[in-house]
Amino acid sequence: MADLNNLLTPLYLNEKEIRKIIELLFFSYRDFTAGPDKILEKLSFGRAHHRVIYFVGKQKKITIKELLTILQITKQSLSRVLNQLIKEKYILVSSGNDKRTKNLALTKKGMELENQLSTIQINKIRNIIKNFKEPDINGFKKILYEMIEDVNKNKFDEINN
Amino acid sequence: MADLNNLLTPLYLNEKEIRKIIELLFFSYRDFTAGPDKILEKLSFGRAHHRVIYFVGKQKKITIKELLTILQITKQSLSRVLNQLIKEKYILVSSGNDKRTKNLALTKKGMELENQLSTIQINKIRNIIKNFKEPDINGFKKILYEMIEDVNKNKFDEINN
DNA sequence: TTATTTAGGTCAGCCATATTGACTTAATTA
DNA sequence: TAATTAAGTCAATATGGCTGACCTAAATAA
Repeated sequence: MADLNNLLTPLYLNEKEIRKIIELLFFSYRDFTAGPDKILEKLSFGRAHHRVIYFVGKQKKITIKELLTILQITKQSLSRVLNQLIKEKYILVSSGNDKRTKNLALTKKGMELENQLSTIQINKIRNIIKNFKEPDINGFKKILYEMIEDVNKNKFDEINN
Repeated sequence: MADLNNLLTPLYLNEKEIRKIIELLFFSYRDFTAGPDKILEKLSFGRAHHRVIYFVGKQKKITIKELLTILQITKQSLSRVLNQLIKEKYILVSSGNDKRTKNLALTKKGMELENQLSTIQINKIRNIIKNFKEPDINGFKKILYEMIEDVNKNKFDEINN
């Protein structure tokens, strides 16, 4: 049976090969987030601030609730980070049409920081994938997409309609 | 000049497309680590314990120093996590030939937990990539590899020689 | 052989990010 | 009018990092 499997199963489905992928994910993700972390540190911010700035910057306006469903953290967790960003004028809050909701948007200061942080990561990826051909890049994107849980695929699709 | 760029630059190097990759990385990595987290929680362990168990399990034996260079955390940080795993008999410590060093290895209990945790992630990846063809998978791996900083590429190569 | 470096450990304090639970207010909707 | 929803807040707790200071024992270099 083991021999049969060896004949029928492609090499890349071997446990050893898949463990390599696990490690690739670990190392690559860690190095990917390391760049912005240095800038954030100078401002006494952390990765959580980056995520908030990123997703607030992505839409013209976003409510607290929408932000929470993207980030999947509790509102108590978001609260601390978000209030710091509001107090230091990176994010502007205004009331929505539904008076219960609030709309968040980046200020000019916020956009500048967002740009500074994202540029690092965008350049990093651009410099890598420019050396690859489209099939490789498509494989990369498609497999990453499939690694997302179905519920969250919807969220990804929504914000990238 | 902008028009010229549009003619010469492939679509996948557009900022918008690269931002999608940033988000794919965020969502996929988060969902990828979510599985083991649930099991770890029952044991009052966290992701840090998982990483230690994973990399101790990978080699027949590993020293503290080697583990530290892989994980890139301080020895104070490692200490707490590692001592819990030793105390609860997931990891066994013995003295190396160089009497200053210590060799870490998984116990049977440790191997069982390692297997339980890794199986979740291995199956997840296997179920995804079995639906892809080799060029896609190669693109995925190659790009992930290039996202690792050069110093750490060496580490990845070493542990996968 | 003495001096230096290396591997490992420890104590103390601090910070960031997350959690749960309980409770409140104001606005919208059934 | 009652129920639900969006947002906020207080308090306690856990995890996973960090810095700095300091120690021991063993190996290696001068």
